[in-house]
Amino acid sequence: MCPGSRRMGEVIGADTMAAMAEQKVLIVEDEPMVAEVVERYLRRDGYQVQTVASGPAALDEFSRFRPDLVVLDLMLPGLDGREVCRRIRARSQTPVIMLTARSDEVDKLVGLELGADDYVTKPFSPRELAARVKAVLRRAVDRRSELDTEVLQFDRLRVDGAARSVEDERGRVQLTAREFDLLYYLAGHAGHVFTRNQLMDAVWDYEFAGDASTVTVHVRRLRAKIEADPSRPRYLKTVWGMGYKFEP
Amino acid sequence: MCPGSRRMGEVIGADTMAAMAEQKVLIVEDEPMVAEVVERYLRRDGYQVQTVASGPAALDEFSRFRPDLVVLDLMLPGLDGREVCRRIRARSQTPVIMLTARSDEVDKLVGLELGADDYVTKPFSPRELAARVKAVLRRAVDRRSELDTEVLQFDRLRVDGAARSVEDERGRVQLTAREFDLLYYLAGHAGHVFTRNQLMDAVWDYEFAGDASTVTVHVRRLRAKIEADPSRPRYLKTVWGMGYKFEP
DNA sequence: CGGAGACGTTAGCGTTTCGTAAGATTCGTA
DNA sequence: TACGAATCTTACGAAACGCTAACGTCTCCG
Repeated sequence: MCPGSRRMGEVIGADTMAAMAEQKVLIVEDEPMVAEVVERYLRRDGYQVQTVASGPAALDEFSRFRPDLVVLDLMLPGLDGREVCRRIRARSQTPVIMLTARSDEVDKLVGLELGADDYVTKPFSPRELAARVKAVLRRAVDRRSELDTEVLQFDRLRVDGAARSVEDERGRVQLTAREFDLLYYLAGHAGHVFTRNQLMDAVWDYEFAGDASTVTVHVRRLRAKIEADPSRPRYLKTVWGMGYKFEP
Repeated sequence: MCPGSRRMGEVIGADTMAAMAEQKVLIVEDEPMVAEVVERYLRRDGYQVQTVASGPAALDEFSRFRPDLVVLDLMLPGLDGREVCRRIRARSQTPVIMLTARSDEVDKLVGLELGADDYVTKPFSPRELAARVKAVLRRAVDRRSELDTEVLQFDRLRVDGAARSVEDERGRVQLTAREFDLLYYLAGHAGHVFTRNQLMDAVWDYEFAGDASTVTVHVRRLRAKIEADPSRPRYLKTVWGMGYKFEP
C-alpha cells in the first residue's frame, strides 16, 4: 500500500516515545463530547492527557501541567482561542494544534499566523487528530532533539540520536531515515526481542499496512551497513520464530 | 507461531498470505453489494470471512465464529451498530472497525466512544478498508503477546521473558521459540501440574489438533538443554499418570 | 525530464524447527 | 517378577522461517 509520507529527520513513533517518557497533551475544548472522545483516543496512543474547558483555565493548567503539546479549540467561552494561543506562545515553544469550526479559511490563516503548528477543521476524525498530534510532536522532538535524544554506545558502535548519525570502528556510517529509526529503536531497547510486527508499530507510521517482510529487508540493509560480517551479525541478532533483537 | 494449523485442501487466497495463520473477520453489513465487495477483498488478502446482515445475527455469529476482527456497519436494521459494538466490547477485546455513512462526524465520535479501534467512512475504497484491517489486526496481535514479560529465577536457572533468553550455571542456553514458550509457561506456574493437553492449549495455537506426544518430545528437548542430568531432571518433573510440572 | 536514492514488494532458496511414528525403556501394580 | 500402560528416545520428512537478490514505484534534485 501507500507507505505513508515520512519526512526526513523524523525521529520515532509516538508509541516509542510513550515507552521512554510519557508525553503530555493539554486539551482545551468546551464541548464535553468532543473533549472526552479526543481524550480517550490520545490516551490510547499512550499520552498523558489533561482537559480544560475554558481559556483562562487553559493558561492555568498550562503552567501547572507543562504539556508537550496543546490541542486548542478556536471557539472558547471567556477567552478566545486566538488569544490563548498567543499567550502560550509568548512564554514557550510548546506546539499547538488548533481546532477550528467549519473550514473557514480565514480562521485557518489567522491561526497559523498566531503560531499554531497545525490545525484541524471540525468536523474532524479523532483519528486524524491523533495522527496530527503524533506528527507535530515528532517535529517538536526534533527541534529540541538534543534534550530528548541520547547517544547509545555499544563496543565500537555509536548511535547518536540527536545527530542521527552512526559511527563504526571504520568511521561514519550513512543510514537512511528508516534504517536509523529502526536501529535507534532496537538499540534503545537492547536485549529485548521484538516481533516484526512490533517493530512496524514502533518504527513505521500508524496507518502502515505493509508486509512484515519489509522489516526483514530493512534489517538486512542495516546489517550490510553496520555489521563487519553481515551473515554473522554481532549486533542485530535474529531470534528464530520470534523476530530480532539488538545484542548490547 | 502456528504449527500444523494449516488445513489441507483449503484454497489459500493470495500466495503471499499462505505463510500466515488464517485470521477471521466478521463483516456486519446489510447492503449486499458492499458486503460482497468487502468480503471478496478480504478473502483475497487471505482472511477467513463471514458475513451477516443484522445486529442480532452479528452477535450470534460473533459467539460462534469467534472472529479476530469485526467490520461493523453503523447503520443496521433491527439493532443499531452502536449497540452491537457495545455488546461485543462488553465480552471481548476483539477489535472493531466501524463503517459510517458519509462523514457524519457525530457518528464517528460516538463510534469511538464505544471502543471501535478504527472507522472508515462511506464511500470507501475496499483497498483502504483492507489496509485498515491489516493494520488494526497487527496492533491487536502485538498487544496480546507483549503483555506479561517477567524474569523468572530458580536456583541457577534464569528465564528472561523480554529477552527470551535462558541462563544456566553453565551460561546461556539456546532454546527454540517453542521450547522457550513451553518453559516460560511451566516456570511461570511453577509447582503446578499440567496434563499434556493443558500444555498444548496453553502453549500451542488454539486450533492445533496434534497429539499429545508432541509435548512429550518438547519436554525431552528442553530437558536435554537445561537439565544437568536429563534422565534425572531437577526442574522439569514428570508426574506419572498426569503430565509435567516445573519444580521451583 | 532524467537519474539517483529510498523504500516496499516479491520470489526462490537454504536452513531450522517441528510433529509424528515407531521402537525402547521405565513405572506402577498384581 | 511379570505385565500393561505410560513415558522416553530417536530419526526423518515436511513445513515454517529467514535470507537474499532482484524489481518496481515514488520522491527528490539537478
